[in-house]
Amino acid sequence: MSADQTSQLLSNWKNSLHQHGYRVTRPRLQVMEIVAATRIPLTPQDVYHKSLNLESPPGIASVYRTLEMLDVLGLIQQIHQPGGCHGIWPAVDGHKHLLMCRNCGQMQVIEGNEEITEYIRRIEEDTGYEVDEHWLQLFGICSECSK
Amino acid sequence: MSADQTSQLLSNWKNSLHQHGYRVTRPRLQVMEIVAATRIPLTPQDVYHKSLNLESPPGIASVYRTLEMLDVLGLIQQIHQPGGCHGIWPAVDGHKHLLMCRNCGQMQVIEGNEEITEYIRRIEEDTGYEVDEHWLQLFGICSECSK
DNA sequence: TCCTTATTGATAATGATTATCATTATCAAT
DNA sequence: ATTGATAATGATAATCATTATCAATAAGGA
Ligand SMILES: [Mn+2]
Ligand SMILES: [Mn+2]
Ligand SMILES: [Zn+2]
Ligand SMILES: [Zn+2]
Repeated sequence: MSADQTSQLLSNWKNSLHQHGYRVTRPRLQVMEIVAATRIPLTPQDVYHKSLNLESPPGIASVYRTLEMLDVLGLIQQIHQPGGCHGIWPAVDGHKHLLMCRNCGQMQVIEGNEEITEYIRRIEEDTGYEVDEHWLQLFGICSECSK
Repeated sequence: MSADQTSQLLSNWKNSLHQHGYRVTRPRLQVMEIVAATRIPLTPQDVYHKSLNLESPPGIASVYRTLEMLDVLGLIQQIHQPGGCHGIWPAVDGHKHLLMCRNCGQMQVIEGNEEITEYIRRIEEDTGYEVDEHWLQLFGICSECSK
C-alpha cells in the first residue's frame, strides 16, 4: 500500500463516516490511519498496541468499536489466517482472492478467473447447493522471503 | 458420516495414538467419539458441552488437550467459518475443498479440479510466490435447507 | 457560541483458553 | 496378575481477549 493509496483510502473512509452520520473523532482517525496503512493483517490487539506509540492513544474499547464500525460499513474484511484468526485488512472492491506470505505476512490481492466460476457452477449442479460465497486463499513464500 | 465411517475413523484414531505413544484414556475416547461422529464443525466449547451428557464427563482441560493432540497428529483440521472461528472437523485425506451450508452448518467435501491447479501455477509465475497451500471454501444453502 | 447527544475512556464483567499441581490411571515390564 | 514409572487427569487459579457500563467529554448542526 503506497502512501498515496493509504491517504486515498483514508479520505474515502472519512467520507463514508460522514455519509452514514458517524462523527469523525480523533480516536477513530487514529485507528483508521493504522488500519489503512498496514501491509499485513492486524488483529484488534495489534491495532491497539500500534496505537500506544501515539501521543494520546485511543482506549482499547474505542479500538474495538472503531473496527466494528469499519466492518459494518464494509470498509474492512476479516482474513482467516492459518493457525490464528482473525486479522483485519482493508476491504478490496468486488470479489478478489488473496495470497499471503507465511513468513512476512504480506498480503497480495489476486484476480479471480473464469475456470473457478465454472468449477463452482458445476459444484452447484452436483450437490444441489446454492453457492453464494467462496473464499480462495493461497499461502506460500513471497519472492522477497525466499531469497 | 455414517455409523460405519465413524467407527472406522475412531479405530484409525486409536491406532494413531498407539503408534505415537499416546495413552488411550477414557477422557480422550469421550472427546474422540464426539468429534468423529459430528456432522458439523464443533468448537472446543461445543465438544465440552456435548460431553456433559455423558455419565462421567471429561474435564474442560482434557477436552482442550485432546483436541490439541488430534490437531498435532493431523487427525482434525480447523475450519474457518464466516463470522466465527474455528470449528473442528475430522481431517480429510489429502487436499480437498469444502462446502458449507450457512443455514444448518452441514459440511460437504468436494473434489479439487485441474483448472484450479493450473490457476495457482499461473499465480506463482505472476507473483514470484511459492504457493504451498490453498484453501477453497464455498458457502451457500444446501438443498435440504432451501426447500 | 450553544446545545444535543454521540462518543469516549476507565474500569468492571464476562468468557474462553492456558497453566499449575496433587492425585489417578495407563501400560510396559516383570 | 502385580508392580512401578510416569503420562494424563481434573479442580482450580491465572491469563488474556472481548464486551458492558456509565459518568465525563467533545463533535457538529443550529
Ligand atoms: Mn473467486
Ligand atoms: Mn478463521
Ligand atoms: Zn514474505
Ligand atoms: Zn443446510
